[in-house]
Amino acid sequence: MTPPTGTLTAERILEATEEVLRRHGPAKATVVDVARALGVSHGSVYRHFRTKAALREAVTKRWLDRTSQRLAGIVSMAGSPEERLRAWLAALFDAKRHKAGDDPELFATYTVLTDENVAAVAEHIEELTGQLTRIIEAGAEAGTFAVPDPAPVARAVFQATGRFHDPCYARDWTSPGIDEEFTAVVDLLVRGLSSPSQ
Amino acid sequence: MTPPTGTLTAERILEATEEVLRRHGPAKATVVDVARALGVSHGSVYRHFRTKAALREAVTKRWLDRTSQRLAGIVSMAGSPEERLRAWLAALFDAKRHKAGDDPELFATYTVLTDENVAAVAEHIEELTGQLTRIIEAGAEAGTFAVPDPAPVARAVFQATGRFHDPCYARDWTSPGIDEEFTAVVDLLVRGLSSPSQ
DNA sequence: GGAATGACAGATATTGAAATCTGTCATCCG
DNA sequence: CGGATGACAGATTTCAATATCTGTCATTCC
Repeated sequence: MTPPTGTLTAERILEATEEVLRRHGPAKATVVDVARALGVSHGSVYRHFRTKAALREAVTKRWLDRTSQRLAGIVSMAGSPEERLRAWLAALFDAKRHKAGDDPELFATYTVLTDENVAAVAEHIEELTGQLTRIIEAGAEAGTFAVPDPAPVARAVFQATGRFHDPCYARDWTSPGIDEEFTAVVDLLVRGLSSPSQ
Repeated sequence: MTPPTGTLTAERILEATEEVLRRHGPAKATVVDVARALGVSHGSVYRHFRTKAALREAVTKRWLDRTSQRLAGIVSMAGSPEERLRAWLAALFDAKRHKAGDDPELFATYTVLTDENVAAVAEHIEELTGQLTRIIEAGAEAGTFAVPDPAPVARAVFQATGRFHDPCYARDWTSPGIDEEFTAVVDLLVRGLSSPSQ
């Protein structure tokens, strides 16, 4: 399928694996398929990834990192902490909603992968709450947020908005009232964060 | 198994069905099993429930209603609206956590059932957010909560606490920090609800 | 010598035939 | 006559044989 351009690298294997997962789905995507797509023997794939699980974990991490990187930009954007917080949460919701809506089959595939790789997801959540913490810290320093310890509050905000980013709610993301629900939750959280004097 | 005491009633069928589900699990619990447990032919069960799905839906509703009824008491309890709100959310979390922790297999069974009966779950959530709305209304009337329209805010509170009552998070309910997380989210929400003057 | 191969053993998935279940209904029983 | 029965057709599940896959490693190739 893909011509054997250049040497076999982890990067090329990951790309081929994504393609195989896209084509065959998570249940039928095999290491043999990946090797076939690359025009090599499956033994060669095992030189770069110790097990099939490790290969799938690497693919999962790549996929999650793409979201993290997109959101990282918002953390250091212009605007007040409240604006950035709202923008960040909206961007997270938007990213997830589009992933789920634009290609439901691929999203289902990655949902299977994330269920298999709880540790990778935990890391991803760690990264995201870290970003949130930096926004909330900025608000605390500016005095607009009355928050003594930003990290646990960031986690609370992340958890409280789970309905708008956790894949287990993906089926609700096309409901008509979902945007109003999102706004209602975010408004409530921002009010809870905000310093009374502000 | 159960002797044919009295006449065959929907109630007795539901009890037998719960027992069969408890024993065999959701995948292997059949209408024939239920009939056998009652000492009747499976045709008789179909006199009371049109389909197997209808029977399972009825069982699901009973199970969900038990939780609703337990929480209903808290709505009209003594105490300030904030106290009642906190107590209600804590009781919901506690009820779910115990259901999941005390008998994980039975909880898994009912998780399958609720996944099958999205409509029954929607009704249940409607009932629960209704209870929440009444607590928040009381707070709005008392002036402790600054909430123009309690119903959507009640839904926001319910959704924001999903991590502490939605079965899809059941695996996290035994984590060590979970109580602190619960408190952090509830504190944030209560602050968001509270009137600044209060 | 370092990377790639493919044969291999054990684990996992697929398949199709047989068994069981769901839902109906003509019949039976009190 | 109203409720219970059990035989039945079609749908679903189970089970065991068969095929495929995973992961290893001695061998090959550049």
